[in-house]
Amino acid sequence: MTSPAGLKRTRIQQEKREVILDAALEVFSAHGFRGSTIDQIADAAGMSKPNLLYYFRRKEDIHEALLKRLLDTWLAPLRELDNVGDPLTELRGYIRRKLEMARDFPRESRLFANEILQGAPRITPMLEGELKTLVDEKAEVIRGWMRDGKIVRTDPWHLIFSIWATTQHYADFDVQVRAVLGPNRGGEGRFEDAARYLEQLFLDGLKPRTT
Amino acid sequence: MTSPAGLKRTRIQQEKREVILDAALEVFSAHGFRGSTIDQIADAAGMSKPNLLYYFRRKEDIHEALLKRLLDTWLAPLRELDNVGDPLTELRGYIRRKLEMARDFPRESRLFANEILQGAPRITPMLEGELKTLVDEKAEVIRGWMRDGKIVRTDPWHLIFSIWATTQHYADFDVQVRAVLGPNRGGEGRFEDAARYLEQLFLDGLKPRTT
DNA sequence: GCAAATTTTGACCGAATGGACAAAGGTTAG
DNA sequence: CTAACCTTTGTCCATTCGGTCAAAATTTGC
Repeated sequence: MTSPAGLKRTRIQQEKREVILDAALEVFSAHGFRGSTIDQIADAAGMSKPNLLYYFRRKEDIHEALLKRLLDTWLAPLRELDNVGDPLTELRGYIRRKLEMARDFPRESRLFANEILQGAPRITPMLEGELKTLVDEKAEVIRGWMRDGKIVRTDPWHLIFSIWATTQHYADFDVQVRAVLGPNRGGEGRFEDAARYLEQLFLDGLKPRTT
Repeated sequence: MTSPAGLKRTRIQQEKREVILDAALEVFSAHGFRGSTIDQIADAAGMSKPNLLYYFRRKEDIHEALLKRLLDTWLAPLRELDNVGDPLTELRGYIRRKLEMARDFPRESRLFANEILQGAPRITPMLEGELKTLVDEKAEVIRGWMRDGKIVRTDPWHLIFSIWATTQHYADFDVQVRAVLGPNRGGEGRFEDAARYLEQLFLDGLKPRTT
């Protein structure tokens, strides 16, 4: 088997595939799948188009490899959510980790958002399988906390959705966030502000304790 | 002036432009700008491509008209947020209205999300101008409520972001939400579940009141 | 009812794009 | 050193897509 599709990869193949995937992440996350061209990716990767197509036969193969590699990283924070330790501390930690991912891996977040927005044509099976299983499992953990009176009784699934939504917002809607905050408050400090705000929201809500 | 670009529109022009915009909303919101073709839109509008191009000279003109028409509708709920009435009731109403929009106008939400995800190439001026002004104004209203002790002291801007994020999530990430909830809980009732959950989250948070 | 204006269509064009291919240029193991 | 294998490139091709145009069909104003 002389083709790169084979399982045995040479040193050069491993290196170049990495370079290509990184370039493709940059391009795909900024323009979406259809909006990106092989030429753009090849440019960003510093190689010619035929050369790139030697490592990935089709444009879609790059996208697929990217999504595959992304998913593990992306679900890691939720996997860590466990019922050892104080529930509120666990949740706070999860929110913090997700927010850090939005800050440190915005391209990954946008790639994922793009895919879901288009109707998840390539990862629906994964959403209904692996992801659903994981979420159901963690929802059960959260329900345990509610039974023990450690957190208020509410809907565990929507709780998880709200954590996803609020944290990923800072990656996916970054342009809007920065535009609205303006030059002063829109700098790097926005993530710490967001962290403080979200912690307060999720723990105490907005209603004053002293009525 | 015989062209449709002129300000005086015939009956047919008004009707057909509406048909086209509706078809374009369907297509653009599902595939993004680059991912959509004029042929697709023409098909969805039930007319030939040259005929469509008689009403909108360029693909981008359709997109622009769509965004323009969208923005007023989109910001209406925030405009309604006023400091007459009880602050908590006002906020609850805003959240409910935004969630209803996610339910009733998911295509509009996705069109907007697509635009922001791509870096808002066509509406950055609006974000930095009109939108920022409106948000700053409402943030001041919210700050007033905080001074009066009606709601807890926190960051008004991030508060608004969190409402946007949590509600629009149900339109933009709908595929994922339904996949995770599964066939039973993922039906139409998901919006009422979300409404109940979000109300609880924003008002009381997750920490039990009785420590 | 008819002339002027508007609307619709089929045919066509150039540029962009995904991808194929063979030949040239490097690398590596024995 | 060399033969086998791997990598890179220039060239080319078919398709798709945004957009044009002139002519035909229809609607409108009088």
